[in-house]
Amino acid sequence: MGITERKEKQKLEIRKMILDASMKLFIEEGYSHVTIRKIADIIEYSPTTVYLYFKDKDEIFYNLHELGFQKLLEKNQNLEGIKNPLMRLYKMGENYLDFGMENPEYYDIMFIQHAPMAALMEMEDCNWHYGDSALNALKQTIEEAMAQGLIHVGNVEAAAMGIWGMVHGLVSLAIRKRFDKLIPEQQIKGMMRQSLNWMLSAVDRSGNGLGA
Amino acid sequence: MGITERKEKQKLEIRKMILDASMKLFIEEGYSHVTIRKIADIIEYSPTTVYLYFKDKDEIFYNLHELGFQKLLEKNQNLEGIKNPLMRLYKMGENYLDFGMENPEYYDIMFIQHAPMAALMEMEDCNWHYGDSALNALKQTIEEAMAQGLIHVGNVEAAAMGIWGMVHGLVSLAIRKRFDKLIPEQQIKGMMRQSLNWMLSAVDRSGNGLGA
DNA sequence: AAAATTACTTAACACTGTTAATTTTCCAAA
DNA sequence: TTTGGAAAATTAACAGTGTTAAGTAATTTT
Repeated sequence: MGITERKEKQKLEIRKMILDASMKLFIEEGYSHVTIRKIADIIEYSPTTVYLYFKDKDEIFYNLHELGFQKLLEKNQNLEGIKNPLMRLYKMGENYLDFGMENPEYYDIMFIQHAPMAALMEMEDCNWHYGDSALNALKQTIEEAMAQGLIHVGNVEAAAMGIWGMVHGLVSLAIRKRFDKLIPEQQIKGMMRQSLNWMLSAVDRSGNGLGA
Repeated sequence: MGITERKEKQKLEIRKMILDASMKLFIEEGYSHVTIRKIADIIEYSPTTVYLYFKDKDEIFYNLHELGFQKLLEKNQNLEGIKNPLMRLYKMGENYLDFGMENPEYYDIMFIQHAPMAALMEMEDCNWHYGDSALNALKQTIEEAMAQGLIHVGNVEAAAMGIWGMVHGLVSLAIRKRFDKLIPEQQIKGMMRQSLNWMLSAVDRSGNGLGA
């Protein structure tokens, strides 16, 4: 059936138009300026048409949040060649901080806003695949580092959550302006990196200061 | 002038009524359900009257966020008697995690929402007093611990930001539902505490496992 | 060509924060 | 005690929000 196939394709095209428009608004004007009516304006359909392709606004943000994870994965490709798990851990942390500070809007939907998670809960296969695989990558690195005696040992899951928590904490405090009144603006990024370095060097049991 | 005095008092009373109503809505229905019209309903004035006592909604949230800090300060009174800075650090961390998980709405305006910081920027004396003194308390504890050789040494400011970042990261990931699909719900709080313990025991240089 | 299905739009609902213009209330001086 | 003016509060409106029910237009199937 060539016709239904073409129709399906067209449906996907409009879906993509909606996501592209959302993305454009999202990047250029920020989370709160992505409105159904503005999306409709851009794709030149009526606002209600958007609802024929997405259940609600949250579902649109769920899709944008996935694109954010793809961007993060791209950034993490520079980890591929790093064999030493401790060095990889440092680099992962730096990548994470950089990603968050360079893409605060993406970071917001990936790790702060309720919307994408609310959409996820409504889905039939409601696993958070991207979050899961990102955390697994971290866990694996920590597991290797512990096995090789390169870092303070302990529960891998707890350690992973702790390190994730720390970099997430730094980024989210920064982008939600909680450092602005506490330290000079130009120092924030540098201080965040120092925090990461202090933490990881405290965890370091390799005895040869890989953090340098 | 007894009359102008009474008038001033009345003005403060209505201000308090607005804050009380906001607080009630905030605690019972959450951040997003605090609306000017609902506040007006409760205090039995018209919506526009609210604007005679507060510049905008952000200013109301700034005041609520201060009350949150007072609540946190209360919780931290159990630190007073703890002389050992490392032990105090553990307890501070636990308090912070508990506070966040027990008062997610308060935590939200204190450390996640933009509103209170936006209001702060508009003020003449725009220092974040509560945030500043909370961070100072942490810095002082860390300084003591470093001076006594109880923890891994380094830049005090960076270490403080790192530890704050880590506990904030854990709480904010939890209340924004980023752990829900990654680990079983009943394990979240326990795992957060384990993360804190792993991190602090890695930082620990006292040699006698105070974390137990 | 008629019927049925799909795609899309119009109009509306029930909200939101906020402002300008207007009315009511209150207190002090004539 | 009446009058004038300031202060306090209100009404009405603006410009937006997400979302839905009902109706129209286009397309495919019978």
